Amino acid sequence: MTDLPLADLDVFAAVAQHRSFRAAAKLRNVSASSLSDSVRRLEARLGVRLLNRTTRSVTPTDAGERLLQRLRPGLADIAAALDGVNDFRDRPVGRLRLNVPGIVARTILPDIAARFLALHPGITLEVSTNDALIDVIGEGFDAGVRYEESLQPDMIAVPIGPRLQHYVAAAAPGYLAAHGVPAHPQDLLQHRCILHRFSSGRMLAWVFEEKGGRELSILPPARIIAETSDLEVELACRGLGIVFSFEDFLRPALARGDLVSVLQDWSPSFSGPFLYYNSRHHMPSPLRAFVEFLRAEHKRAEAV
Amino acid sequence: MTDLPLADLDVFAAVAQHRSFRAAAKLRNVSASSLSDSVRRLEARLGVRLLNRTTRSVTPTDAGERLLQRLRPGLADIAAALDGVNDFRDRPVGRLRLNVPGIVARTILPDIAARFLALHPGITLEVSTNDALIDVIGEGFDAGVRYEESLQPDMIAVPIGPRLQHYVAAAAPGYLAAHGVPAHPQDLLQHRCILHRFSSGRMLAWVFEEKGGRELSILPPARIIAETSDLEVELACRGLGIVFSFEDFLRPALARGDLVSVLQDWSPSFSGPFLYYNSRHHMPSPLRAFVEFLRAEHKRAEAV
DNA sequence: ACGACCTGTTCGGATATTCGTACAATGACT
DNA sequence: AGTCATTGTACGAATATCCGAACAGGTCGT
Repeated sequence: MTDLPLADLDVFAAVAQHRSFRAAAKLRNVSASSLSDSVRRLEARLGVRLLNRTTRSVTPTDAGERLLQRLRPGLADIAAALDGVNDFRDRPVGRLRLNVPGIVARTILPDIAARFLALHPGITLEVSTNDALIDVIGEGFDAGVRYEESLQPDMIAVPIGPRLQHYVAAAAPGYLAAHGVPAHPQDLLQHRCILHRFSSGRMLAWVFEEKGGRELSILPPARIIAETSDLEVELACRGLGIVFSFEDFLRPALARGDLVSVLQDWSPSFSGPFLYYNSRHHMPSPLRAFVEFLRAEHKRAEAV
Repeated sequence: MTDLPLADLDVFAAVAQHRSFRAAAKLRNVSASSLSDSVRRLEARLGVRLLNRTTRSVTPTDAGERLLQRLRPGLADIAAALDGVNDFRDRPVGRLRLNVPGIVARTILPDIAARFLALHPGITLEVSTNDALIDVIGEGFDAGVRYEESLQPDMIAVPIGPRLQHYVAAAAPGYLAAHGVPAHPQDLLQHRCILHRFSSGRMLAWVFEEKGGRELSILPPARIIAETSDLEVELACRGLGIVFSFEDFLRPALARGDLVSVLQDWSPSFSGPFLYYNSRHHMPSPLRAFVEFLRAEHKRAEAV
């Protein structure tokens, strides 16, 4: 019962789960060599090899796999027990690890995060931006923010931020003076457009919406294809073409007059993002506080 | 999920359970100051006091008690998972912690332990001698050896050592020459006897048994009262009186001729000791191996 | 087939943890 | 009430752990 090499076991579980020393090291902000030492120490103590590792792959041995499976629930229990201490405090303390799309991190999250953190001084927010990742929990995050309605079971979705967001097409005044102002989405086919490619490789479709409700999807000729929205906006401001992005994201440029929105009557709207978390896992206090905060915000917004 | 202060949590659980820093330190062979540091570190990290401690008592706070309760199953799971690695080895490796009466440690255990350890080179045997303790599991032992049939629930008893043991009364030849040889237990009342007091304070009664089966309990006049059997034997060898103890324990002195047994026809017998362990706990591999070993020994002895 | 990148590991120096001793405080015994 | 053994803690020394850079080896792309 006594003298458990708990720290090393925890390290082993992390490495085995991520199948990588360096990835596990990055996630817990320690060096890879430390993890290497820990695993070696543990294997020496047990007298059994737990991980078959080459420089390009880390695979648990049979013993390692079995140990990992049996270890995981215990570690999860302990994490939950540790978090339970928060019940004895007025305000929860701990870390909240979110994985959000880059665009959300720049538009709707700053405001929400600022108010949430002001309310909970003890909570540390750790935001990773990743547009592609789906298995948010498996990567060690408490929750993720996504736009699509997830189909994964046991996932709970909580609205976060505005429930209605808009795409806006916009261009620099100089560009419009030179190339004319499009009056109909079809006109875009004659324009120079700045397209966005997701990290998954998929292209963002330019979807427009008539006042009546009819949708119109267009893939305009690409002048530029980029993956980072900042670059797209910057190029648009310099008059290189029409950009199509979140209204929230373009707002500063529009306010400054660097960009002018076009096709306002066709401005498409879409539902806002959701915070997703797994209902089967223990809910850490910081996450619980965040969800409560979002629910209160949502309720307040609906009441208006 | 990550960055659990597992080592400190383990320390906290040990200290909280034993309600003593020094006791917990002794049991895991580390210094008390180290445990003090660990608990302070954990409390600082959590921002919550877990143990109320004066120099004479250690009591969990509400938060500490709750944390302890929630922590224990996880730690037990991990210990079990760790032990599970033994399944991937031909011979189990680990530590077996036994708590046995002092007399057993000197008579029947040496032979058993020697053969068992020869069979399992990877096992470390840690024997504590304690005649009074009952809650063997709570103190961190894997199993205990006791003579009395335990009434505790969930305890499994396995015969260990000879199933029939004998008490023997004996004295030095010189003493018998001077004071005569008792022919009947009643004669002991006229002799000088060396009595044994258990650490509980109870005196060992001299129980005799007629060939027919009739029992006769006598509390002879005390010349000497001792708590350590070695002292009693030594004094008897020097002719100070009649000693009454385990035949196994007196055998060397009898063989040397330093002592001569008396009242052989009244020699009382009693059932041998049992190994007790808790059926509700996970059974560590070393304990499992030991029980199997004892069962095999028992079967072999019965077959003869 | 070869090169280039990325991986896990090694090694000496830096850091945090642990130890042993000394001390103040507590509570049981007389 | 006084005494005293025993407990938890503080502090400098010893130790183990951790880090960062260099190394060796595998894998993928060309």
